[in-house]
Amino acid sequence: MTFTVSRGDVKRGELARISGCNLETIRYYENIGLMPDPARTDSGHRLYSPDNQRRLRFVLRARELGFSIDEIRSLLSLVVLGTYTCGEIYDITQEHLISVSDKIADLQKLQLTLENISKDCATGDEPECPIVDTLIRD
Amino acid sequence: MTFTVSRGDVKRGELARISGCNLETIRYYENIGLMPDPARTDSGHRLYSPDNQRRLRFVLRARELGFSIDEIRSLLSLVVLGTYTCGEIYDITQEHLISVSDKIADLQKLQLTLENISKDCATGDEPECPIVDTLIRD
DNA sequence: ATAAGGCCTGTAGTAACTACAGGCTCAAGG
DNA sequence: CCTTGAGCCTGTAGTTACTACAGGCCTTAT
Repeated sequence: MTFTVSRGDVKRGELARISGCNLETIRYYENIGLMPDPARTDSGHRLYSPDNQRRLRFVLRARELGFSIDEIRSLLSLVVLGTYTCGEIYDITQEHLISVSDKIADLQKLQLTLENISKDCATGDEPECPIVDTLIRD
Repeated sequence: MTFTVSRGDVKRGELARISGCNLETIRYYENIGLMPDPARTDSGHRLYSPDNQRRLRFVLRARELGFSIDEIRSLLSLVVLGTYTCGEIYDITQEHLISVSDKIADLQKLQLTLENISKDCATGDEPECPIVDTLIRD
């Protein structure tokens, strides 16, 4: 044994199980640098320390909050270095919040349009259709 | 000349210009079967008939309304065959409307959560941050 | 000893485009 | 007539954030 398997280290499958993350996603996060290259057993199996496990939880929670991979990269580098201030984190969050609000506004406009073009629909067998008219008109 | 260039036929660049569609997107729609293989000049340049031009407009409008490519495939096949009834079109639209509404609901939940976790932020230089706490806590 | 499951790698697929590279063709000016 | 630049052709790769294989070791239990 070159590496010591400490109590609390887990393999990839176990990490997937306890975190709820897809098995392959963990390797994906490693490839793109969101997760560090983990320690390995002699035969090459990945070993995740409790620190790694916390880091994955951080990433997964940030994803649940809709942060992009790049935003999470920023958050992580601030947090891991310990150099962050609340103001910096807040700024990233507010920018994200704005993009969420923008998306909501866009979708609400869409929703309204769809409701409008379909409200005059005959739901029967007529080949006249205001939706098709909207899509076809010059 | 094997093909007659009718008045009203346009090449890809012109179609892109008048429709507002990206040049490459037109070829993409051809590859995936949303647009038919167009006529060609002897040297291979695509020629879009007025019919093709209308079809592209239909596709672009449906995309603006957020319909997926697959949904547009369904709409197109109904409309092109002329066999559609208003009820069928309405059903596709309502399903789409539901998915838009679902997305809005999801984003609104997200919005609320983000507002909640950031409302206690000190915007100054403190390294204490409720957002980071949320992401880090066990 | 062997079989089942877990882990390894690299690669391809998803949605809907967008952007090249490298090479013809076409139209206008000299 | 020739050239030059724009426009068109093809195939392929990149984008986002994963997910799902295939083919092959490793581990664990019976």
